[in-house]
Amino acid sequence: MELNQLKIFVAVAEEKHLTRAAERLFTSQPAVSAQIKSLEEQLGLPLFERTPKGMTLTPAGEQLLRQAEATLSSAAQLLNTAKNLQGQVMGSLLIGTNSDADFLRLPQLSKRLSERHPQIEVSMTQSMSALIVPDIRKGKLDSGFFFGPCTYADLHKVELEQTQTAIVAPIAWKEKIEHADIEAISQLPWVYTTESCPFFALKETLFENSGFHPKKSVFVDTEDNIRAFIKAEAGISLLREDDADKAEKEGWGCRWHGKTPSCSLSVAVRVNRLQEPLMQAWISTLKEVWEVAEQSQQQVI
Amino acid sequence: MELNQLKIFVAVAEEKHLTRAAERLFTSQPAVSAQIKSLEEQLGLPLFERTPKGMTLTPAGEQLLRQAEATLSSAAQLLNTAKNLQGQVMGSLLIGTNSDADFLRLPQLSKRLSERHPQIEVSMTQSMSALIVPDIRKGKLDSGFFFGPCTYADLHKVELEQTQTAIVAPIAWKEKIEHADIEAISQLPWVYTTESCPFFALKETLFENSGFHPKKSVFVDTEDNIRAFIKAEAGISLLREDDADKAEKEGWGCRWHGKTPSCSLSVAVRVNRLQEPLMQAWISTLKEVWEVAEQSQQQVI
DNA sequence: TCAGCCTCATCAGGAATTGTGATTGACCTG
DNA sequence: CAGGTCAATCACAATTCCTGATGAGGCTGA
Repeated sequence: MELNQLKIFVAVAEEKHLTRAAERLFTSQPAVSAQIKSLEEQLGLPLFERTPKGMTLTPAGEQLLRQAEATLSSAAQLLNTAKNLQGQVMGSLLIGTNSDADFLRLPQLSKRLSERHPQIEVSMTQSMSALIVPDIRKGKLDSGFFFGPCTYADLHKVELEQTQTAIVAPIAWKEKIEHADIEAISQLPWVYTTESCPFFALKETLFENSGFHPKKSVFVDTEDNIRAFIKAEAGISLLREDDADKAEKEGWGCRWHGKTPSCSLSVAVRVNRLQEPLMQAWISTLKEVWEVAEQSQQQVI
Repeated sequence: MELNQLKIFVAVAEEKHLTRAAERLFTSQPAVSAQIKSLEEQLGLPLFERTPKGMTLTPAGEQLLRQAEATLSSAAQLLNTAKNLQGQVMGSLLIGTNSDADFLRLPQLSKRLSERHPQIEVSMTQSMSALIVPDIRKGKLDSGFFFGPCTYADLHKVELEQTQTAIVAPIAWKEKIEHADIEAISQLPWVYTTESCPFFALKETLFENSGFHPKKSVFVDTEDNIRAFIKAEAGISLLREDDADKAEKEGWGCRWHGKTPSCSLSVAVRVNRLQEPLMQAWISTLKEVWEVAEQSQQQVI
């Protein structure tokens, strides 16, 4: 039993006439006759009564007609959704995030992505730069944000911006801080992060010329906790510049106005998945939202 | 798009492997490969990703797989009901009845018929012998009961019994009636029926030798009304013997014990529909319930 | 009553689809 | 880098499917 036979069955049932049904199906009367005969043999019962005026459905045929129509409409529905899916980028994206959503522009990203590609399901998982990069390489993540450099050849990088940092102290220490030099700063207790955190490396560069090393205060592993401990007057630390501004605005922190390093924010994707439409969609949306210029590889000095 | 292709699609999706799917479908790997390719072209999108380990569904393929399964199960359901309908006698029977249901054994008939042939829908319509026969000939009825003879060649008759009649008078007239002769009877008012009613003809035979003719009392057109008018002491009339017995038992009528004629009860079907399984089923059930011997045409003296 | 017209069924032959076995190229594994 | 596994491809065979002509049976109107 094939869909074509069911289509012919329905046509003959509607026309009650082999020849007319054949015309409607752009085929010949013997072809229709043979297909009906074959279908009747497969079903083991007559679908029509042959009269000199045409074809009349038998009671059994009437019952089976409904099911034939149901089957055909199910098939038509399949073709319809196939048509709707054509050219659509589909799949699920798991993205590692290393900072807060607004800073990474995640709301805009997910909004834009679901507008352009409604079939993509995006998941975000909060993590740290140092974990995100290996997870992408291992395939645990499809993509992810990270601070600092990344030299792995199997990852494709998109640099989003240079993130300026600033040293932030509790607001109570404002006078101590405001006109302090690097030596004075280095005497203050420091809210530490993992060595693998890119900001840790930045802190090192900050002090490496001075020869001083700040005292350890507490060790934490999320940006949220750094802020919390500064608020609690446990020490000073290095934050993103925009975070530092926010701290001053919210009135719980104050910036040190000396020179602090900056650090790149990038997104990585495995090179061998770069051809996937899913990744193409993700990266192009990313570049749009972050207003990153499309870097053609032909670009030479 | 054909059901065979969907079947192959589902098999490959389940096996995630062309060669294994081909084995399961009792065909070759290139055949399966070609059908999948053809299906993908018709749908306008790839269903699988080809990996060195086998075939993996694309996200679109996953979505379409569900619909393919739905379509196949709809088709399987069709085949299933076809199998259940095989050999079943189907259709609707419209049967004209000329007397009350119990006498015609209609409850038993419909019960037996729906046991043997649950797909037959039976309708009964109360009428009169004189109308039923022409309605069968015209095709308004599929079959019907009637009293008396029937000589039309286009009808097939099944005689069920000889129905004995009796003259019934109101119980109040018991003394007048009990030992009356045919002359005395003919003096009494008569509850009349249509001339076309077979019982009318029977009444004529009853009196034709005596030379007497009963007086008309009222004219009615159903058996029920005859009974009602006898009860109301409007006159006497000819009823079925079993009805007469019932009248005595119920205490509203009394029989005349003179000789009364009998009349055949038959069922007719159009000869040219005799070959239909529906009619075969009806007639054989009828003969069973009425215990009519199967009359083979070879039967000779 | 009978010719003309209509219906669907059947047939032989050709076209199109589908399946087959062998082979190739890509990829992974040890 | 050799051996194994996978899907894709090719030429050819088998099968299915369609076509156009013809036939049988029934209705209709003269």
